[in-house]
Order: sequence, then C-alpha cells, then structure tokens
Amino acid sequence: MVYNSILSNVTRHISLSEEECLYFTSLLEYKEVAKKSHLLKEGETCKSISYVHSGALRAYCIDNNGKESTIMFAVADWWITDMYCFVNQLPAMMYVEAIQGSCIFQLRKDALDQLLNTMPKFERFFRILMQNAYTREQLRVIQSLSLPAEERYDNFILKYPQIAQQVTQKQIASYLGITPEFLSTIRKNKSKRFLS
Amino acid sequence: MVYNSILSNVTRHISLSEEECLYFTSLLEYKEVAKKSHLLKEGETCKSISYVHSGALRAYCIDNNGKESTIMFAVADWWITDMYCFVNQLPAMMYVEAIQGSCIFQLRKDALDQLLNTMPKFERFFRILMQNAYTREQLRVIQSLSLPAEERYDNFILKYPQIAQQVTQKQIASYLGITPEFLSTIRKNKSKRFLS
DNA sequence: CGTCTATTTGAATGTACTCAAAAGCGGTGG
DNA sequence: CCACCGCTTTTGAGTACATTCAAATAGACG
Repeated sequence: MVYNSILSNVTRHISLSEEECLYFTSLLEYKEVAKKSHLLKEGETCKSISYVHSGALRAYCIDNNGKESTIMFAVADWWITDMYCFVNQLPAMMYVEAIQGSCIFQLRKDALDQLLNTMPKFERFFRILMQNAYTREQLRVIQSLSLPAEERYDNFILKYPQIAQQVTQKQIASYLGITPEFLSTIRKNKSKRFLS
Repeated sequence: MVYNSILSNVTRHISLSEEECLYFTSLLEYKEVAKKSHLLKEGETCKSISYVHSGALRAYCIDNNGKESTIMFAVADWWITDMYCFVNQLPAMMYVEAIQGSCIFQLRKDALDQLLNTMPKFERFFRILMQNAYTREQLRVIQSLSLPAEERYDNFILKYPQIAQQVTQKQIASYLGITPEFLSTIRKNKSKRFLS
C-alpha cells in the first residue's frame, strides 16, 4: 500500500487506529515530481509540507551576491519545507527542488491545522519532528562554527552516506558552506594522504 | 505573582484555565542561581529544562582542542537546556552557566512527560517552542555559512540588542564562531569607518 | 591595591576564496 | 551511435579573510 511508508513514519512516534490512519491519509496529496522541477520558489507562499516517499529533494536559498546555500537535503522518509514561511504563511525565502525524480505526499497548511485540531495526538508527532529538526540544526551550527571544512565534509559523509551518493559535489559544497573548488582540493588531499 | 511571566509565556500559544495554571506551576521548581554557577556540565544527565524569569544564561560546549562555542544565550522569557540530551536523557554535551545572577523555573523531564500526558495541549506549546527554535537555528546556519564575520556581528547586534548588552565580547565572538581578537579588529574597523 | 580576565594591537601564518582555464561527464539531437 | 553542448569537477596562481601567538592595556572584583 502506498501509504505504508508515511504511516510507519508517523507511527514511529504516535499510535494510530485504522480510522485515524484513514483520516490522516485522506488529507495527503500524492505527487510525482520530475528531476530539476521546483516545489517552491522564493517569494511564493509555501502552502505545503512534503514527505518524501522516494527520490531526493533539496532546499536552498540564494543570497544578495547570488551565492546558493543548501539548507537541507531530503531523501526517502524525510519531511521538507521552508518551515518558517510555511508555519507563518509568509513569502518563501527558499527554493525546494527535486534532485531526482521523486514521489511525495503533501500536507497543506489548512489541512495540517485541521489535523492538529481534530487529532491532537498529531501535535505530539510534529513536536517530536520539530524537536529532532532543532537538535540536528543545533549540531550543524556548532560544527559549522568550530570545525574546519575537511572535518565537516567527513562528518557529512559519515552521517548521511545515502545522501552523499545521490547529490553532486557542488551541492555538498553549498551545504557545507564552501566553494566547489575547495571541496575538490579537500578530496584531492584526502586521496593523496590515503595513497601514501 | 511570581508565575505571571512564565504563564504569559505559555498562554501566548495556548490558553489555560485557572486549574490548569495551578497544575502547571505546581510542576515547576523555582531556583536562584549565582553568576558563574553552572546548571549543567558536560557528562551530567540533563534533568531539567529552564525558563529564565530574570537574569541571563548561556549554553556552550568545548571541543577536542579546548575551544569553546556558545550555542545559545537565554535572557528573560527564554527557555534553555541541552535539548538533545534532555529529551533523550543522555549525558550532556553542553555546559549551561549563569552569566548574571538569575531566577529560573525548572521543569524536570519526568514532570514534563507527566504534563504532556495529562494535558495534551502542552504538546502544542512545546511543538511551537521547538518550531521556533528550529527555524531560528536554521537561519543561523545559513548566516554562518554565507556571511562574513562582520555581517554576522551586525545581525547579532540588530537581532539581540538586549543580549549584546549583557554579555562579554568574548562570549559574542564564541557565538559567532570567531576569535575575540578578530571581533576586536572588526569593531575597530567599524568605528574607524564611522569617524571618517 | 593587587590579581585575574577581557580587550586591544600587531606581525606572521593558514585556511578558504576568486578567477581562469582545462578536463570529464551526461544528456540530447542529428 | 556518435558528436556536441552545457554543466560539474579539477587544477593552479594570486588574494582575502580569519587565526595564532605574543605583549600591552584596560576593567572588574575581592
């Protein structure tokens, strides 16, 4: 059943009756998105949060100098959106793009509000989701402030091996906050050291 | 009434009856902490989350090279803890220290769990707390990756003027991920430009 | 008043960036 | 199926941002 993976994602944190599952899934919109297509662009209102059933997406933003920074990757079983603009229904600061052909379930803001009001146990689910996202970002801050680029790269590969396989070096570089040229030199130095 | 500020912090997001207020406040532990004393040290179990009634606290960690990184400041009306270790009841990775004499309310993990189970509306409150913390950290990541130190400093002063007044430059530097020496030169350059 | 820590200053160094150009690779159309 | 196009990756030289180390000065606190 198509809903298996998203339901097991949810029931990892809260338990649902059959009816509750039905109600929850009735709020979802299934979508297939082509590689390189955008779910969201800067300035648009961010209407939905997306669960990745399969494929891979990426959220990024572009600063005043045109520099791109990758905010997050989302592979199978991850949730992704421009959270700040989604919850406050403000114009998006981010782009969300499919980096692989992907299948996703979208939950619109009004549907989420309805879900939270009619089934309060989903408050717990999203509390835990937010809690995990928060602690993950906090760790990332500390690492970006205290570790040199090479160690940040090592940690990324260790922590997200499956993501590292699916994205380009340029995208990893923009996630780590370094230039693609510099990531290339880092990798060259690593293999040099490895050979000697 | 001493509970006014914490109750208005909570009722900013959820509404509480008088009874509910009483129950919630009965779970809190009031504490006065001296400047420079520690609420939490690395390796200890993080038993509580703290609401700052007055004063100022700071969370930081120390890496393998002995370098200190400030993770967050908390002034009046903020919540602070080592969230990851608190929710998972693991040995703390952080220190939490009072940088001013402070009055706080602490909520222990078991009391929080009880609160969430008996009054599910608190799930919503903490969901929103986590949501805000998440989006705040996400913004910080982007800025730490894409902006030079001087702009990060400007943004910090703009965003948290009341914090900037209460903490040392060394602590701000460790929040921004730069050395105190470099923050000093940044400030020198700013005043130089300002005078000319 | 003396001690301890924070801040400032400067010189030497290192990490990471910019710019430019070449090489590699994937997809698309002839 | 091959050739070409555009994008990614590599490489190198020169530069800029930020660090380290050391020493002097200033402030806070008992």
